[in-house]
Amino acid sequence: MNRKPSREATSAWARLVRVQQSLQSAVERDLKAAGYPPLAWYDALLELSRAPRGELRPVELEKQMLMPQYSTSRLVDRLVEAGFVERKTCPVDGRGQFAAITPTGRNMQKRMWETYAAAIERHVGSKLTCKEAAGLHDLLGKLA
Amino acid sequence: MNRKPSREATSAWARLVRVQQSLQSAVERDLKAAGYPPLAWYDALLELSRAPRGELRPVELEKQMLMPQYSTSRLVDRLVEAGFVERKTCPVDGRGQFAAITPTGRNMQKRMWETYAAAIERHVGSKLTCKEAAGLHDLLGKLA
DNA sequence: TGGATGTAAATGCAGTTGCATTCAGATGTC
DNA sequence: GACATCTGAATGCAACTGCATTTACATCCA
Repeated sequence: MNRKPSREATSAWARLVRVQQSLQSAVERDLKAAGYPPLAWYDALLELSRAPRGELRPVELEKQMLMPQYSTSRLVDRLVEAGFVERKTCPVDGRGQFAAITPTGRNMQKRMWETYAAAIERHVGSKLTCKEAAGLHDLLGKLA
Repeated sequence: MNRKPSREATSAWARLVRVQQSLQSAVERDLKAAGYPPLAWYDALLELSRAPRGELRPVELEKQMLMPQYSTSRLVDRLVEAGFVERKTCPVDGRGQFAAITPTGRNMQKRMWETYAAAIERHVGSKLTCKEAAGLHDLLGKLA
């Protein structure tokens, strides 16, 4: 097992970190500027909106989003507080529950997508050809 | 100005976010497991160690690291507290200061590199050929 | 059945971040 | 020189995160 990365790998990594960081904060800035909640809320709402009946066990959500358990728990808290999600008890497992997206939540997800899509286009789409974007997608896929 | 990203751009973006997130947390985990401080400390120590006389104005550091001002200020606090950095007054500007890396700090940076390099190799290098890594670097460069 | 072990979710606490403001010193203008 | 404006850095406060633990229920197995 080799312990030293090639120069190429190192600079790809360094750039990956910087670029992702600055793109992510640019996108967050765009969302906030449009008066919307953070990206993580969007991701959660999107997952829920795609799930059957618009609901997921927190434990599923946490796998989808690659978040720690407590983090999901608190994100759901905030979404509930904002009226975008409701907690429902789980009939088949007394420990569990469901987080279900509300109509308001679906609406927010759709509205956020307008802004989010524009941000992706501005910060990513406009800088790559389709071929390049596909190539990037592939290369990143090898890292997953 | 187009407002809708292509499918390719959108999936490249989605993957960029997820992959970077999971790689970054894997690398952080490796550092922590080896008993080292977080990546941000390494980055700061590296910048300082490369600077002339091992010192930078916080305002420079902040530009290098793409961090908000207060964040740099507090990072320097912690590095000072840990003995890796010293604050020095700036002779030419009474408002300013220098953050200067100490010998202990240089030593920590070098030792962290062992672990960090291994992590990069494990999570990135071993998954890409040199050509692929170079290609990734290039594509990311277009996004910068 | 009942005790050990496992899993879903919440939470107390300490540490960290983001935001807005403050403070001190520089610079520009009249 | 005096005042307004700008810039570098720190900080109070509220929100957020990570970690470890707790609570509640499930499951396993003798």
